[in-house]
Amino acid sequence: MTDTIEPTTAADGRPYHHGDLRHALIQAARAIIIRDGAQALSLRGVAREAGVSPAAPYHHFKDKQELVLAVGQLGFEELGIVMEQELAKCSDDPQERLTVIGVSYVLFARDNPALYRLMYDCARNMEALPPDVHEKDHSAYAIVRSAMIAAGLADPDDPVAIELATTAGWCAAHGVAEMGGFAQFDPLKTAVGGELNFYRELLKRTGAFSAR
Amino acid sequence: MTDTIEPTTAADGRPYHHGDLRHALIQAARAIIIRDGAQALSLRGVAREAGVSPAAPYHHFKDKQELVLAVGQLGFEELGIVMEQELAKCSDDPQERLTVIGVSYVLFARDNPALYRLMYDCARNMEALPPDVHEKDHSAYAIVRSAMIAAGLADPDDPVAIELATTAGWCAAHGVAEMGGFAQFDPLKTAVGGELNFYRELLKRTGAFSAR
DNA sequence: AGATAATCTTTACAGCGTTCACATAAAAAT
DNA sequence: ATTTTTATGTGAACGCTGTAAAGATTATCT
Repeated sequence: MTDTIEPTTAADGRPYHHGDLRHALIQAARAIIIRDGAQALSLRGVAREAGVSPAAPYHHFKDKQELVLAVGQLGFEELGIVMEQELAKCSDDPQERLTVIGVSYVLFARDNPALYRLMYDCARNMEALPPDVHEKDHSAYAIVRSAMIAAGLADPDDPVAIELATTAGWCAAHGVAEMGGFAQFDPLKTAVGGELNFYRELLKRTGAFSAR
Repeated sequence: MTDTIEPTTAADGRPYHHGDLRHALIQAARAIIIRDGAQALSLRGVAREAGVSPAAPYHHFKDKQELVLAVGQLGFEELGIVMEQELAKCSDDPQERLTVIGVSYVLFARDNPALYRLMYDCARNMEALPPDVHEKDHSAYAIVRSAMIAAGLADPDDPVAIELATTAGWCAAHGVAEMGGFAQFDPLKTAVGGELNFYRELLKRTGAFSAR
């Protein structure tokens, strides 16, 4: 009567081995961070949400920090995907494409503030830039860089200038992304005709995203 | 022989009442944050460093969060002081004064990364802008604003434009301040001739600090 | 089939934030 | 000056956390 169809079930119906616990833990952690903030994240809570004992995660991550790092890396991949999606819907005008990138970046941070904050914490002190500067060509960083070149903001033959322009743009977007969400700016947002206008205006003035 | 001159000493020589525990706790917390990072901050540790029982801080702060907030506010005051000091050593050229502000800001963040990060966390979700936008005229925000006006980056008669320019500059500086310290940029730093040049270049390209 | 490795559980420990009851000292009131 | 009130400290306790160690269970390899 109480039999279940699952493979090699225990008394309570759950198999002894989870199957893909590593992935489940990352997803659970991501959900908790987005729902309750990074400060509310506990390894035990993640294990609980995944229906597993408190010590189980240690077979997949050596640390709480290592789990957090995995969530952060996932976030950067998501960011890259979102950017590419928005670029696909966009015209071919290089300047407009740059703007779309900046706005996508800022909106991603606005929609997932805790996750974005955590992503930044992961990026800090990593060997490679988020996710990594030199290898993946569809990484968020690579997207920004090629858009910079396309818009004529950096000489394609000057590697240093390219990196500098890309970094400047990224820094500007980061600043707007993190601070733009502050409640203190609410009056200013309405004064300039809405949140989106506010972000566009900041990105424009923060000139790293437009030709001089 | 073992007598001490302190008022109403206990057996161990320390008076029962600390005298200015609130201040001592803030300083101890600040020291721990700067030395070991914000993640290493524990209320018990702060109490220990102040030579007081674990429950004592609760007579001065309702929360660990409230102590952290006090440290953050102190940080903003320090930042404002540093800016004014640097401005005092600077010429009267409005553009140069703006640059000095930006560089001071970024260097402050570079020298106190954990504290700066914590300051940002405090600024988020506060009613007033850090430390507060409208009242203190020697606040860091007010300094940036008046420098913006002086440099002709905002029409003095257009309040919205003023706030927009100030906010854009602040966002740009924030981005450079937080990301500029990343180890990933080390090769780029040397490529442009040193850290300071790197920051100056980023702030310049991030046009919020220079006339268009 | 048997051995080995991977995965999960149980148990345990020290440290954390916080609360409560109580001790002490300072300030205010009588 | 004594009493009362208030401010500020201590101590013990609770449930939570991250993490480690040892044992149970299942998958994989030979």
